[in-house]
Amino acid sequence: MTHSDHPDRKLTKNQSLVLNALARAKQPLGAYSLLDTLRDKGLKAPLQVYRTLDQLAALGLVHRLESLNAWTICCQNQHEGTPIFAICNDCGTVAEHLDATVADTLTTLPARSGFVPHRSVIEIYGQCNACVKG
Amino acid sequence: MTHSDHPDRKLTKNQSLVLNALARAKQPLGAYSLLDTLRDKGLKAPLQVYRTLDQLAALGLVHRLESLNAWTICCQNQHEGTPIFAICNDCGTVAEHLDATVADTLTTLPARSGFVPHRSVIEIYGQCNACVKG
DNA sequence: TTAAAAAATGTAATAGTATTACATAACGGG
DNA sequence: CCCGTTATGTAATACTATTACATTTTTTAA
Repeated sequence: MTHSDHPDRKLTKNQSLVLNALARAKQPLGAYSLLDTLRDKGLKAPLQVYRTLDQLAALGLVHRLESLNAWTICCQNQHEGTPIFAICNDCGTVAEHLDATVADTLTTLPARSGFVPHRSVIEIYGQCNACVKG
Repeated sequence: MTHSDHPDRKLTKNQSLVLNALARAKQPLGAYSLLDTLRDKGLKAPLQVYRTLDQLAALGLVHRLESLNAWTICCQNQHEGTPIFAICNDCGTVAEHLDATVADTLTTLPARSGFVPHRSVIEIYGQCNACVKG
């Protein structure tokens, strides 16, 4: 089931607009980029976009890429665990990977000092397969 | 050998100012926060701070915390490998961890798709030991 | 040594990102 | 239906970062 198959059943108008814009995008989009894209659909102010993105993130439908100040659609609706993002320096595409053990292993290091993890940001920059070959 | 023992031998005035400000700070500082702190030492414009931070980062003396838009002093001068930052939600302190294997394991996931990693951002939020007990 | 080239720094202006404050509208339980 | 709550709209502002260009310093080589 892809996002476009899922007709955003219970989403508000703003949520559908933003989610679909992200679904169409080949790369993560910033809030102001989304705003520009959606101005002719009725969005007028940054806060409309920021609120909507926060709502979609809470629903597990989008992720924020912290090191890019940008947002991307989730690879699947709702999932457990910390996503690992691979971001291509050349073409800007983002691949989302899920692997509970790998993500958990990370937290063992600070855990030795008594640190209790709640949320992890894992963003890897490099070259995607297509661009390596290209 | 700590940073303050090391009298910033070959550093410029701006570099010493910024590095020392970060060394004194208990938490990461933003560029504008550094600017405010250092105005009476002669710094006047954001770019002076941003350039200096970039230089110090290139020297391996400071790190940027991508998800915080802030900077912290490196736990040691120059080191190999990807640092893993543990950031306390309560007190804001940051602990830097180094472990080549753990950081490398991360990249195996995207590597399966042919992704070639260059740089990783790993930032873990949670509660530090002191705040858990507190 | 000194003049031209290159690198670093200073300053101002502007671009890009995110939040606060408050008004208005929609919703839901008594 | 009324009131409290929650969501949404709009404007203003705060925070973060870069571009553009002038000036100074350093380096290099004649």
